[in-house]
Amino acid sequence: MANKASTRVRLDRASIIDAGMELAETGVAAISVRELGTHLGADPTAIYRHFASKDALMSALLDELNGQAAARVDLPAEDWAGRLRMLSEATLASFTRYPAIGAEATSLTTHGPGELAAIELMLDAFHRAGLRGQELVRHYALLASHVLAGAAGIARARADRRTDAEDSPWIDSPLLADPRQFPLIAENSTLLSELQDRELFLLGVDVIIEAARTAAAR
Amino acid sequence: MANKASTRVRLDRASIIDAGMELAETGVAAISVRELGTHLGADPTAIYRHFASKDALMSALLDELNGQAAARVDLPAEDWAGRLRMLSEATLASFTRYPAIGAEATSLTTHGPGELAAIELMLDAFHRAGLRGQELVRHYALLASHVLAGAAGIARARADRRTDAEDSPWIDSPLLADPRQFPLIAENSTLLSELQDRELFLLGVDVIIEAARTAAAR
DNA sequence: TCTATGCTGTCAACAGTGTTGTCACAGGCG
DNA sequence: CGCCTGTGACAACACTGTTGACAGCATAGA
Repeated sequence: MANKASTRVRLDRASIIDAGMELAETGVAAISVRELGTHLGADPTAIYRHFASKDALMSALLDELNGQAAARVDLPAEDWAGRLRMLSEATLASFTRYPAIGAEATSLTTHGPGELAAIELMLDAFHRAGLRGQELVRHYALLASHVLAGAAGIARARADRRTDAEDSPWIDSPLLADPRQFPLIAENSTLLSELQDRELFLLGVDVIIEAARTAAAR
Repeated sequence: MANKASTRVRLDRASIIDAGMELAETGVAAISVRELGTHLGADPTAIYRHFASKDALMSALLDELNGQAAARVDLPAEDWAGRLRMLSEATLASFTRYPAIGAEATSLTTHGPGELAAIELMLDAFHRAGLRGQELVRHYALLASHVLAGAAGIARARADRRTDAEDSPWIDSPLLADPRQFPLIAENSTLLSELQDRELFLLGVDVIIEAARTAAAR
């Protein structure tokens, strides 16, 4: 992959993050320190000279994703709803492109510049919608948690289901239920198995945007 | 805890699940097969005689939680919104009471009777709200994913933050941002750090219920 | 009642994970 | 030129889920 044993490779935070992104783009289910080390052509434990723990590294990678997603939003500031939708879709795209990062991202708060950019973008959008104070931060938090948790869940499904399909079912296997005990499940069984990941994710985004609109109208 | 070394303990699915619940109620961050084995007073690997994998065991435990939550809903069927709120709160309560189960629950679909009961309850509620067909299953799925992902996230935070507090902050540490680059973050910094886990979770539930109401009115 | 067979607990071990301490080398500074 | 800090290499630790071989128990059949 990189240098042979002869010379010692020189690492730094940026190159480690780059390697992590490359490795995640491969589609592996999870990033391990050892795998990342060999991918870098260096000893795995050398990574700990630049990151305090694997959690810290994963946070940095997740922040990178957040930053990429925020940077991809190019709609005019006036179209606040469009910007929110675009940010959400971009986040989902980043998470599914680098599933190992999105899947292992449990903390959902990175304290990095990428996250700050995404937060400011969302706050600005809801501010333009007319929200202020508690209403503002609450609707931001609602959208943020929905987007991060939703995208992480979809990434996790993609990670171990090993598929690059644009759309995948929300429930993996059809749920069989006794029509006498669970009539509505049985009745809507086919509709339920036709539900798609992404469609549901976007519906959630729209619902939150609509809630913000009516909250602002009051 | 149980028998001393002399006699072999007899295991079955029910007793293993019970032990898992007890162990999770302790507040441990995660359940390990070895720990669960010693808690049962048996060899850890004996568990594999009754569950194909740890994932299968965790699924069974999660299904138990779902069932408990669904069983705690006792409002009349007409009050569909109240029932949905109650189910959501009960799920959150179960997840935070057994954090190790809620935290390690990534798949969010257990295929067990507990899950089926919860699904039927939600479908029935949205049906009574007047939703049918695609609108019905979509709003169900929206609420289900929000409740499960949200409760899992809160449980995860509780698990490694080691606190039993009723309410905990949504973001653990205040986010410091340059007011020139991120004016809205800086301006709303205190409001952001005052956001609470549970409050946000319930707001999300209400937003989805409201969306269902307006969808049904059309 | 006695035997045979399959279920199930025990043990050792494997492959993998994150992480730490020790050592040695490289490069920049005085 | 020499020191000293930073950083990579190596070995090892503690932990994870999981499997295969073995042995004993309990039950079904004669």
